[in-house]
Amino acid sequence: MLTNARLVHQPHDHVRSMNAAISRAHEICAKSNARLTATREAILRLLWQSHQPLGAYQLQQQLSKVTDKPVAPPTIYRAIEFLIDLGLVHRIPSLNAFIGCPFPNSNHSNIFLICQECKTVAEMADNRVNSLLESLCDMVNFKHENQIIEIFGCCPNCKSGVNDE
Amino acid sequence: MLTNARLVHQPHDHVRSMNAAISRAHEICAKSNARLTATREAILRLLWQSHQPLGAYQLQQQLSKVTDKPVAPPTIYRAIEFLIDLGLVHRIPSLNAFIGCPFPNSNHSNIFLICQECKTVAEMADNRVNSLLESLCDMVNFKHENQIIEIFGCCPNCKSGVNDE
DNA sequence: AACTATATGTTATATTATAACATAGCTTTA
DNA sequence: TAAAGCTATGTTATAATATAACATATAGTT
Repeated sequence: MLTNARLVHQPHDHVRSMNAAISRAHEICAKSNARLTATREAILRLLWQSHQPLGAYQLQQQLSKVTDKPVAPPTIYRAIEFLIDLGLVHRIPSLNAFIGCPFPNSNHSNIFLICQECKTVAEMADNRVNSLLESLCDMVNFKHENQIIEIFGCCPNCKSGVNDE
Repeated sequence: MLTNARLVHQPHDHVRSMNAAISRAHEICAKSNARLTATREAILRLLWQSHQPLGAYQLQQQLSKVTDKPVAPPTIYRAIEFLIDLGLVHRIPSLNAFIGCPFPNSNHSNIFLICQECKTVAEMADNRVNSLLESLCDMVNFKHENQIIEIFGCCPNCKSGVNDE
C-alpha cells in the first residue's frame, strides 16, 4: 500500500516536498520529450503548495497574481491537460478540482481520501484493490481500463479536533 | 456481489424493469414519508428508460417534451436531489450525469462500470471492496463515510462488436 | 377555512469548460 | 541563417453545468 496520507495529514516540510515533485516532473518530462514550460511548472507548483485540490479558476487567479498578468481559462486547462496526461496531476471529478500526484511513477489505483471538514485530499494506491476490482470486472465480462476511487470522510486531524479554534 | 451488469449489457424487458423500479420507489418514499410527485416520478422514469446516464439538460429537454411545457433547470436539479437523497438515483461525477439505482435498498459500494464506447453504465456492489477500502482507511486513521468508484472500460457488447454496423 | 409546510415556477446569474482562430517561439533541415 | 513545420500560448467568444433568491401554488393539518 502506497500513500501520502501521513504527509498530508501531518506537519511537514512543504517546500522540500514541492521541490522534490518539481524535479521528478522535470525527469518525467525529459523521458517523454515533453516540455515543462514556465506556465506548466507554475501550475504544478501552485497545486503542490496546496493539499487541497484547486479548481481551474482558483488556479487562474493565483497564476495571474504570480505572473502579474491576466490569464485566460484556456491557459489553465491546457496546462492541466498536459500535466494530467503525464500523470503528474489528477482531476477529482466530484470536486471539479485538481491536485498534484504524489507518486507519478507508479501504476496505481487512484484512491482519494477526501476530508469533508478541511477539504484536504490524500492519495492511496493498493494492488489488492486493483486486483479485486479487476476480478469483479472479469466476472461480468467488462474490460477494465482505468478507475478512480473517491472516499469521503474525515481525516485524522479533523477527527481529533486539531483544526478547531 | 450484486450487479445489474447482465441486465444492462443484454437485451431485456425494459418496461418491466422500469415499472419495478417505479414501484420500489413508491414503497421507499412511503416509508420515509416523502412524496414521489409527478415531476419526480417523471424524472425517475426518464432515467430508467436509459441505461446511459443523462445530464440535467438532457432531462430538461426530455421532460419538457413529455409534459409539453417549458421546464427550467432548478426543476430538474431539485427532483434529482430528492431522488439522490433517497438513494433512488446516483450522480456519476466524471460524467456530470445521473442514473437510476438498480438496488436502492442495499447499503452498497457504488461501483460504476462505464463503457467508453457505448456510454452505458452498469452498477456493482461488493462487500469485499467495502471492507478492503475501510481497512485501508483505518491504516491511515481516516474515517470512511462513503465512496464512489468509477471504472472506465469496455462492456461485453462493445468488446464483441455487437454494436458495430 | 385558515394555517403551515412542502413543492414548484421564474428570473437571473454563478461556475466550470471548450471552440476557434491568431500569434509567438522553438527545432529541424536546407 | 532563413524557411518550414511543429508546439505552445494569447485572445475572444460561448457552451455546458449548477445554484441563488424570491414568488406562487399545492397538499396536509388544525
